[in-house]
Amino acid sequence: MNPTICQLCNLKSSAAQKLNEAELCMLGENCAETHFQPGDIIIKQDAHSTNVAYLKSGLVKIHIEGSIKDKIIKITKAPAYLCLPSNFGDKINHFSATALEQTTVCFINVNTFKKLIYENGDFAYQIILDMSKNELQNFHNCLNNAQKQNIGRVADVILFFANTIYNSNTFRLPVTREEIAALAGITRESCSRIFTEFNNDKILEVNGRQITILNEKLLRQISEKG
Amino acid sequence: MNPTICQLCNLKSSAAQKLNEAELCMLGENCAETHFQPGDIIIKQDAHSTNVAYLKSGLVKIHIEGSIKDKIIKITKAPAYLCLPSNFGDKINHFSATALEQTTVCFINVNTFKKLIYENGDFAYQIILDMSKNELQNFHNCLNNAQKQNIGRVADVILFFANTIYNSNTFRLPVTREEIAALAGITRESCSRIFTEFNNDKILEVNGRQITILNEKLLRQISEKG
DNA sequence: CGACTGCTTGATGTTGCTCAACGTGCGTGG
DNA sequence: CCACGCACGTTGAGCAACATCAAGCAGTCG
Repeated sequence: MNPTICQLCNLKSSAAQKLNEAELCMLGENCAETHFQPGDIIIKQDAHSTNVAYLKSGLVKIHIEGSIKDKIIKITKAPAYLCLPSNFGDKINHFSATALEQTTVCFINVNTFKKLIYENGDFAYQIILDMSKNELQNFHNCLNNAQKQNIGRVADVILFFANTIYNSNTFRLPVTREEIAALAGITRESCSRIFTEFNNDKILEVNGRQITILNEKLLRQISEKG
Repeated sequence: MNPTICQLCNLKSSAAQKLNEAELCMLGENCAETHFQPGDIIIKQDAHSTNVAYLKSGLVKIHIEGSIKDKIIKITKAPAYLCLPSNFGDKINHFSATALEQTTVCFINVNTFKKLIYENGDFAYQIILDMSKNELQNFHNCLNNAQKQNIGRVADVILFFANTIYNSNTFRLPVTREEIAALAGITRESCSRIFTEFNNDKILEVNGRQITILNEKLLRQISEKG
């Protein structure tokens, strides 16, 4: 693996933008860029967490293996740090990350990362900002899920893909029904039923994984009312 | 309010322990210690978040007002920073914090806090550590709740009070059944039923709010199996 | 005493999971 | 080439878990 040239990278995180030439150089020397295909495991749950993972491009699912079924925590698109809390809160990864599309990840040595936090307050602050925003969002996700019924959760997931991932009312789902179910915290059967229901009610046009939102307003209402 | 003398404080957070004399002095000048009675609101949801709240002593519930019912996110005992992500991730508080016991809180000017992050890498790193551990724990809470049924959630709550808050198998609940229900994400009726069930099965001795765990092993099994 | 809060218990209806069956498309091996 | 297994998706029937509704009791405060 060649040393990465972080100075020339045009996909720097908001934190990395605060680094000076020398710091970027140090970052580059302790950083490895890696490419992943859909289905490839980027971070493995329960493995030792020795690197910070920065998602430079692509789409990733963060998930956790329960005793029986996988629970998908969230789907993250670039740019983003993956699972920072696992890097600092513990020495092992609490979650797995798996690529959903072709994906590029920079693995940064965790000690280098710590050093940057210690030495550059701007950098540290950006990381704190990032973690804060993330946590707030995670929280609201959790809460929403906790007090919504299935139909509202599925509506949430669809709106998430439309608004956050694809910025379009027509898109092709990058995941199976089973994964949508794991994301919404329901069974694949329930998920399937709700998709057909949305299709019948002219809220969505469903064609396998190809989705078109026909009645966004109603979908939003369903998402909000639970 | 007198200027607080942080140098002499023997309840410093792990982050504040990394500060030098001058920094502690600055902290003291921008910090106000306040006392709260049970039921008093410490942080109000949707209000402007201008201060970092450090819980110096006491017990607090962090909660969020839904459309109909309150959801309790968690119960936190001192020492801890309250809702840091709200301070940095957004300008308004996403949660409320209410005292459950007599409680002491230091309100720290958020700009002072930022300054400390910028200027003292040790401090910043401790904050990141703290936030990371918190987030991991929150996550596991959320997940557990999401895939457990009611009886497991109630078992969780009881074990939480016994192990984390009181370190004893006999204790007096600082909250109503309604609040336990809000914490477990269930109705107060279900909560009540499960308490009597535990009492009948000799798992707990329930006497109003006075709880004694009789069969911790079984309670643990119920908590784990869901 | 009446109003109120907190708690408990029973009856009833709904939601969503489980189980089961079946269709489809795809890749593999005989 | 066909047979087969396998992953994915859909649909129906039955059941268990919970929420909701309703009623009642004890303790407390004005």
